[in-house]
Amino acid sequence: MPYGFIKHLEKRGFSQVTLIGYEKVMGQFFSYLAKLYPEKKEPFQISSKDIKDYIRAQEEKEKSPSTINKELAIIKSFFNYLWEIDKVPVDPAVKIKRLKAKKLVELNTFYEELNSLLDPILTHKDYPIVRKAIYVLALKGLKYSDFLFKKDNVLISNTQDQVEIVLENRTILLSGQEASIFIEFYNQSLFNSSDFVFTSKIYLKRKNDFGNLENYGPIQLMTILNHLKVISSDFNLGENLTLTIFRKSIAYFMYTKQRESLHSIAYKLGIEENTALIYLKLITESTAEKTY
DNA sequence: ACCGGGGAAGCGACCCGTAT
DNA sequence: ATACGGGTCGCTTCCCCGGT
Repeated sequence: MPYGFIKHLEKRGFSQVTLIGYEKVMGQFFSYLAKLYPEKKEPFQISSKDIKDYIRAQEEKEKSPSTINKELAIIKSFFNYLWEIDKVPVDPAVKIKRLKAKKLVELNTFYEELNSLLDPILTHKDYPIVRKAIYVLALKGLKYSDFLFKKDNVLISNTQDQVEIVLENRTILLSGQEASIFIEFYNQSLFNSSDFVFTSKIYLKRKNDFGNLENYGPIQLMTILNHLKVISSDFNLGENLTLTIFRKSIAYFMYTKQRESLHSIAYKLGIEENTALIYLKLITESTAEKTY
């Protein structure tokens, strides 16, 4: 990449992977400009409009806002660098704003909606049991790190109709259909060698890591998100069904419909009151504003 | 036609610094 | 003090290619 940009980043201790990413994005950006302007543009000839157009072009390619924002961040740091070394008199990128993240789903009724799907999902013929178990727990507001509980942390009642899962800072209770789905999954998990109940295949491509490769490790976030993605597309829930959305809708539901105190919401979600407050704040803002 | 490998693209969470 | 946004990371999925 020109002007020693990559070298500069290298000195700042960015990892190889990151550098490659930067190079790729800048390459993309410049080849976009090259198509627009047959003769090569010097950096100081690149205008804010060029950058905005580039962003728009990426939007048309249907990249998600977060990807585009990431690219914008890279472009910004490139021009910031050029500005610092006096290669450009003005930084054309500095004023350009990030895209707003896509509007969240209608949160005010979202928990009820998610909850009403529980039954169809749990009785779904084609869904693997792990997907059902994930949904059950997501609906309880587990965050990613909560999913990493071990087999020892699961207590099943003698009558096999109640389950307690002991998490770091709270305990989850399951009963009825939820419990029986979970127990089924749990029993199945006993066959894998890992301590974890939820597992993912470990990626084999790990440099300098010979031997000692276990096949299964703690479940990866993306594994969870993928299952949620399938569900969300099958049930038309809009694209991003993340654990955070579950948690936010739960918080919102408890706050508005059940009139629960901040304290008890925080307790039930296993977070600090501050954080719970932020959840609710974000919600009220995002329902108020129409982004995008 | 079908696979498996390997690289590229896409993505979201997390962490942390900076602005307000 | 808090919100915001940039930077980094690790993973999945997509896509292409070469071998069967």
